[in-house]
Amino acid sequence: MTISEVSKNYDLSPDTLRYYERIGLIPRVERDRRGNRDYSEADCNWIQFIKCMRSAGLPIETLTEYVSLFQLGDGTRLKRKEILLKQRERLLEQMEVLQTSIRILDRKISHYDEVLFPHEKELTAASLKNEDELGA
Amino acid sequence: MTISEVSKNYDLSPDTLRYYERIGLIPRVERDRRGNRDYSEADCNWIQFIKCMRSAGLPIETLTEYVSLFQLGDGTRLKRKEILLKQRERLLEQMEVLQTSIRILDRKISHYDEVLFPHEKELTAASLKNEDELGA
DNA sequence: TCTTGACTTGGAGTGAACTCCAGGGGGTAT
DNA sequence: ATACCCCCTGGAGTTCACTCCAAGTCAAGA
Repeated sequence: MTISEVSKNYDLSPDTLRYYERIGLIPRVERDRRGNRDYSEADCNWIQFIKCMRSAGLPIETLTEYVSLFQLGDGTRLKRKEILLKQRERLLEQMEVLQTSIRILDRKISHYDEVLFPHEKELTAASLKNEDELGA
Repeated sequence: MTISEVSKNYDLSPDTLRYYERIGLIPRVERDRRGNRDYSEADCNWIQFIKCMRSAGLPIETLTEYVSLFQLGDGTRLKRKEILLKQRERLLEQMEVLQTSIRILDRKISHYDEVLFPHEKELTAASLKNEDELGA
């Protein structure tokens, strides 16, 4: 697979793919006789994994550490597992952050809805004032 | 409330608080006779809201737009509501991204667990090879 | 043969979001 | 009066994660 094919398949620019390889975020990709990258299925699986983890917000530094441990072999299994467990924890925390934010947005949005019923305005004016002008 | 009190209460550095005000991410804070910031309760509510939204990943640009619309008054209510609805959508999408990533991490982690039972190693060697060396 | 187009490398540039710093002021403690 | 601390402003510096670019190689098509 050429770099442009991989680029299309995974929606990552060739520049980003080269960058990821350069910094060790994915293992080194083999070159053909001309010196062009020839991505294997294993390379693609790495790309998919890394893309997914990046979109969830895992830092590049953590992922490069994981990749280099992987390349050091079985002796690093425990360390690698610990990294994954820690990041899993972080994602769970981030899920809660998102849930909180969504709840707050819902509360604010429903306030904006209330103004669609002008006859109710008087009733809610006080709470609106609080909600709105205090930026709550 | 002084800037150092607010800084402690909301775990944002004074530099960050000044920066947020400078770029309009929070409305301008009043100064006392000496020229020092004196945060009102309304200011604190804005800070709390902005901090929450930033931690969920809303871009600063979007939030400054929201804040300036707010300062323009009631005529911008619809626009503001649309911004919040759009961001709510984005957060729901991000929740799904996180869920997917967590599922993938769980799968990988359970593979690392299997190696804790050496007598099972032979049985799972082939699938481990797949899971592991292909970076899946 | 000449051009075209996809690829290579190493390095510089960009945008977002802080973070730090120099230079200065004002109020309190010794 | 001097030292200390917290605050101010404007502007420069940093980090992260790309993104772009110059200069060059190589193979296929007109």
